[in-house]
Amino acid sequence: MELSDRKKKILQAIIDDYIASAEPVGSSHILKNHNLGVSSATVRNEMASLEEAGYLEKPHTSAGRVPSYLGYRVYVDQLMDRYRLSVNEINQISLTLHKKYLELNNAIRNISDMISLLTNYTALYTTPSSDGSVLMNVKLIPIDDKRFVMILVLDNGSVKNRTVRTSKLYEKEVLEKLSNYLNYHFSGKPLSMLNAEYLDNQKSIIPVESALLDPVFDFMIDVSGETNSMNVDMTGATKIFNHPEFNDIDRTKKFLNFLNKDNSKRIKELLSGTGDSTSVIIGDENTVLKDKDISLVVSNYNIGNAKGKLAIIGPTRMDYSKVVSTLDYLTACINDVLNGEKKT
Amino acid sequence: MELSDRKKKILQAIIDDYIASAEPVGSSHILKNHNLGVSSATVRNEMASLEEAGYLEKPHTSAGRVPSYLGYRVYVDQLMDRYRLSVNEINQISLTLHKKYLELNNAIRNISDMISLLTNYTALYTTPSSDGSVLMNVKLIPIDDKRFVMILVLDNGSVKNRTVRTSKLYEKEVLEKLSNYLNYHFSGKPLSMLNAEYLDNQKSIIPVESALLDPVFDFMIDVSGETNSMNVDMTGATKIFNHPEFNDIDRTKKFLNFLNKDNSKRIKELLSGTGDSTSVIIGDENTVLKDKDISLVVSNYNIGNAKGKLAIIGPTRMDYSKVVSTLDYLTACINDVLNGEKKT
DNA sequence: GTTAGCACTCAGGTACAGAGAGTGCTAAAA
DNA sequence: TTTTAGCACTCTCTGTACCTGAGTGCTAAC
Repeated sequence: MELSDRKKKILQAIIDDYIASAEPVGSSHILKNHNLGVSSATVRNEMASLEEAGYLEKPHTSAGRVPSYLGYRVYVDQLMDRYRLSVNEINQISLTLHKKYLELNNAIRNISDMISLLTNYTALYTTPSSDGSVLMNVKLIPIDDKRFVMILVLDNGSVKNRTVRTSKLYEKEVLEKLSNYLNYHFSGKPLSMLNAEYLDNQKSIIPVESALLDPVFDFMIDVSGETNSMNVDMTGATKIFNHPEFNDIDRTKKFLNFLNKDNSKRIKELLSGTGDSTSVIIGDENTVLKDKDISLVVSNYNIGNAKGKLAIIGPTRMDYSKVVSTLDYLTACINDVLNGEKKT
Repeated sequence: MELSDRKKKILQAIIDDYIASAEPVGSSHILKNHNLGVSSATVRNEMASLEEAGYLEKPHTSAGRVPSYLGYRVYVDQLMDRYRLSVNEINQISLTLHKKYLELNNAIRNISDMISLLTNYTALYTTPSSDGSVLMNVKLIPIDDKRFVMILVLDNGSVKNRTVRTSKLYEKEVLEKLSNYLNYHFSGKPLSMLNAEYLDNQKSIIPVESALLDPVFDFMIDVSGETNSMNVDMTGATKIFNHPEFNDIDRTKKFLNFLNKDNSKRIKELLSGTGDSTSVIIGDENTVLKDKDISLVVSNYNIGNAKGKLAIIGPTRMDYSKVVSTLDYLTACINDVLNGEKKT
């Protein structure tokens, strides 16, 4: 069914009002807030027709209308006005992006924090995946007679470390020699290459006893695996309390349990299932959570060759206009600003 | 008022039952679950007397009794039986503590996770403070022509790093020379010494231009400050949903907001205000949160010379017996096992 | 095609009665 | 003197009935 202009206008008005008020919207309400030039009876007729076509729903006979999934879909795809960020908001984004000395993971966390603050929803992000990242440097640093620290530096600036406890003492010189071997053979190599199979074959060419070499290789294998599978984290989980539909304890429980650490695998799955442009996942479209009351807006960021997802999760009655605009603006800036600093 | 043996027995019975059921406890209920050898009327008389003395409260006339703050205090200090950990629980603790290659902060997080799982409450912990920790090693590792990574290794095995973007290119040799200077002058020094004032005075003795030296010193100052003020984090925040008193959305909101990141300063304050032995903070005793429905059990852990707090936060109707026993057992093990590995 | 008017529907609030759990008191028993 | 049986009393909780207000859908007139 192709919607007439008036129907579109009314649908948009209803969804706008509902997003703002969280209350079912009645015909007379619309007349008050929007200039439609018709009577409430006409609006009622149009609403009935929109309901029949599947864009609206009635919680019960004598309530107003509420957008259905289809209504939100049309709203997001065609109807909603683009929110224009205020000067204040733009400044805040710029401020966060221009912070100096950012450690890569911290940068994303800060950005996520800021966006959660700006939008008043919970922000999700994946840590920058370094699919193509390259091992720059290996250091082995003794701490005392039974411990040393292994450090891997990657070309995107991230640093991985692990402390190893060994059952016997290793001379500083032995560790240094091993570092040199490792750097000689492996620095400059892409991490993805340093998997268990490859390293197993390399054992023979490094003349160091396996009690020392094994934990080092184990670490490299773990890091290699871990960078392929990015992590997911969130900020502003308790923002959900600001939205009236989550005055319901069960709904809140479901939401917060979904965001739980134990669940990160499913969240990663969900986020990585989205395409390259900003996408809106409305209610049940989320095949992982399957909750018609919860929606997500997922966007992509790039910093150099590191990529990740940055998303907002909140009630289906979300201010999509603001959220999409904010995410779009932000992700457009990220690469420019964070790499711009590097290049100028 | 000195409590008679029978009063103690009855008080303990009431609190035990209340902790188990979350329902006000009536006189006949006690008779069913405990072998007191008296009638319900006698129990009622004793209950009235315990109420008068301030150990019990009545939600309303026709409800059973509920422990008052004073009741819990006496219970925790004198009455409660010591919970004996099951073989299963002891195994689980042992398993977590014996994991190899633990990075210090990860170790504590894992332990916190495990204890939250065992007790079914939210666990809080402070990261190991390294008050007396000593700088072992400084590395500066170039990444590309405009970025390098600074790495500080501390004697407790923790590694701090930050990526610096510089406005011009530095030769690898310049960075190496600076590393050498830094190690020569500062490694072996306690971190607490490397504050802004001290480092300011050292600038003149290091013949490196300040555009390069400044970010390095800034980083050292930050790390020095940060290790003095330990961080706080938590695991199992959503465990709160398992307890019926938190079916109330407002209470849950208050609880989760209290645990919010923004609030970590106040939580640190609260935790560090406790003494060296395991202590129980019941309801309003918590001067930071001031909520009669929320209690904490705070214990201390040591790993080598690094110390921290490990705590459980939950409803005032908490299974203190189990929580205190579990924390006590765990913290007694931590140092032995984690350092034992190092020494054997 | 639009609108005024009106009957109809339903959620939510208030009022009230009855059931159930538990208490406190009294008088008798131990 | 302490304990206990018995009973009246209190208060919450649940269910039912009723009322109100918001909003709809339909009809007939514009």
